[in-house]
Amino acid sequence: MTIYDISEKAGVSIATVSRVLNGSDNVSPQTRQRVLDVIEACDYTPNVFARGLGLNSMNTIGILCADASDLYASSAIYYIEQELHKNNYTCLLCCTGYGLADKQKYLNLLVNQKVDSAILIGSTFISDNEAENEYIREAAKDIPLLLLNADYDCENVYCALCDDFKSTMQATNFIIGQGIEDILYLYNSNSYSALKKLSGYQSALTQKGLPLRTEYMQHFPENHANLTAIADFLSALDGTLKYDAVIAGDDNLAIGAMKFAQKKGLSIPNDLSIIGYNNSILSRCCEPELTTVDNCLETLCHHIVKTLIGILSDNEMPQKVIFSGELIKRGTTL
Amino acid sequence: MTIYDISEKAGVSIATVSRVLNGSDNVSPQTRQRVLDVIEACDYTPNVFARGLGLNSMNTIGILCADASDLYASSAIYYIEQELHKNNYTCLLCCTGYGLADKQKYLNLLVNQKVDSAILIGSTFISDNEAENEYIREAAKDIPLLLLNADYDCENVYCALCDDFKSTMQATNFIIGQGIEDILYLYNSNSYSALKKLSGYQSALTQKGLPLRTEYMQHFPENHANLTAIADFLSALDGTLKYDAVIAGDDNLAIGAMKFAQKKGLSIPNDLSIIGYNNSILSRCCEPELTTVDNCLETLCHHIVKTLIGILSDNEMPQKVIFSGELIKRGTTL
DNA sequence: GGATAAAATGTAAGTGCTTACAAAAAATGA
DNA sequence: TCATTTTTTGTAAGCACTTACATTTTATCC
Repeated sequence: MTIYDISEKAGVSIATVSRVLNGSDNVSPQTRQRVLDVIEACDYTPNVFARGLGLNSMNTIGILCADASDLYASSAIYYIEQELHKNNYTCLLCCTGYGLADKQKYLNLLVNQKVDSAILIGSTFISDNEAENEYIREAAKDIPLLLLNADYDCENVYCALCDDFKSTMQATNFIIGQGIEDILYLYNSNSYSALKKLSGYQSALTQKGLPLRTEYMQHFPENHANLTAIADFLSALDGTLKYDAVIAGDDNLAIGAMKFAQKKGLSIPNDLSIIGYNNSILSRCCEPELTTVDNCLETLCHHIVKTLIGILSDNEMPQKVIFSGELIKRGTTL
Repeated sequence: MTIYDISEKAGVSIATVSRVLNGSDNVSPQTRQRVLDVIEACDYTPNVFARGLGLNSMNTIGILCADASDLYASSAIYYIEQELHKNNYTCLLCCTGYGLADKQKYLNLLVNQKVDSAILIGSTFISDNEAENEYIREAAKDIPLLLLNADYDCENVYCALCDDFKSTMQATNFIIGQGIEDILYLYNSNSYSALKKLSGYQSALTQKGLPLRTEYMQHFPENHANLTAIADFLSALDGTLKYDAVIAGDDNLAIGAMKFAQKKGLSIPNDLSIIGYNNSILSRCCEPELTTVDNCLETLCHHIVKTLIGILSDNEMPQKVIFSGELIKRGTTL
């Protein structure tokens, strides 16, 4: 069943059928209806490849993430897919892993697959080593790129993010406000957002006149952190460092810290306060439940898709937007 | 840059370039190399739409899940994407939700998008009401369908699953073996696999001569279960029912049960044993850690992609495969 | 009513590949 | 060497659409 069959049955030319299909307004109402009836009756759908060839687009958006099984990424994927679907876009999903070469290959792949645009989930795609961001600049020459929770100044790149600096500062201030001064910051990534968080922690301390001690900023060296490994990491540190609170870059790390505390027999939050980040389901699994930062992921995703649709139709790149997170106080803090 | 440019620069016809591109062996080694050199030098990639139009395929596989943020689905998506990518396939992701109409629309969409095949994650896609499976039969007429963890006998449909019946039976037997006879089974889906699990629970009881009491098989009426809601659900039941163990259809429900027990002041596992299902990250977040069933998801995903590649190349549908799960004993059981 | 403008429709030339078939070149065998 | 087979290459016809431009039809205005 092709456009020729439809045109024949409807007694019009293929151009007219194509016009009806593409919502052109130079078709008389009667003709339009006649064509639509035939299309309906034949259950006809235009061939996507031919359409793609003609329009140089298949209404497809690439979604790039490091790891789709990551809680943050999987939620983002879900929200984004739902919104894109409402707008008649289809999603090509790529899980690049954390290596630069693979990210580059995947993004290239998407460009070659002729996606209309790509959304990059998580700040892992932006490095503080500018040379490593070249692949982004390169791809942005071909299609608009949207960064979810990363900030990068580049032609044809749009950013929507949560103010991780402010949120972490707020979390740190909350702890300081309870008279706690020895606060361990635990993180496991050098991504843009991870460093923003760290710097929020530092600013809070500095503002209150507290010392910045590098040994209180611990970098856990694995991206997808295993809870036991995190607990072991903190155990290994034990003795060398005295602290009364842990602020973590994500809920996973925070729960690893809880594991450590529980093993050591510490009472939470009395002996140790803990704050996570992301307000993921993990934060409600533990006992006591985790105080964490809600980074308004759903809002962010809805916003980014809305913006994307705008970009594709208006061909104009708006200003980046920064949303605010919110500290959710639960059982792991006083 | 098109195939014409390449053919011109290499001094051959477009047919020869196309042959090189598609790995045809009727090209002399010298010509092949010359063409490859030009392709390399020009950084040429064939237009995917034109290619799709010619071959009626874009080497794309649809992945269907109800909810990509679900832990089971997101892990599966990740494993599947990685394997497909290795085989030069691209993934179109669809999150259908739990309604029949949407599942149907999405599957139709994939067929119209001309994916080579589709993988359906989770047994939510198969109903025990046969009429509701019509959309599967219909789609299977167009493309091979692969079901991950669901069993459905239909032309052009392949199934790979974990023996949920056996695993749940094993879990139940484990509890019974500890002298516990009042065991609550908690589930939240009527999918194929959910019912298999339930029936595994029942079989174990029956085999040991224990009574089957319907009030001990509780159906929690939400798909994406909120922990508090689960705990409340069990609280509401309290008093009417006496049990010493909970076996749940997934880790989420199990942790909901833990929340309930903790609120009630029960000691786990002494006052109440709990077993989850899926061996998800949730099972390690809680304290004590959750005894659960590992349903070999990674194995299953690798297997299903390998099979898919086979189906697409040999055009032949193999026998379904059933893997075995494994009970992981942790802190919530004696 | 007829010239003119506007709306509706059709024709045909892309879009960039694949591949059947034809043709040319190279290899083989007597 | 030349006929025959095999290998390599080229030509041209799809594939199923979109759309610029041409043409026809309808509406408008004096």
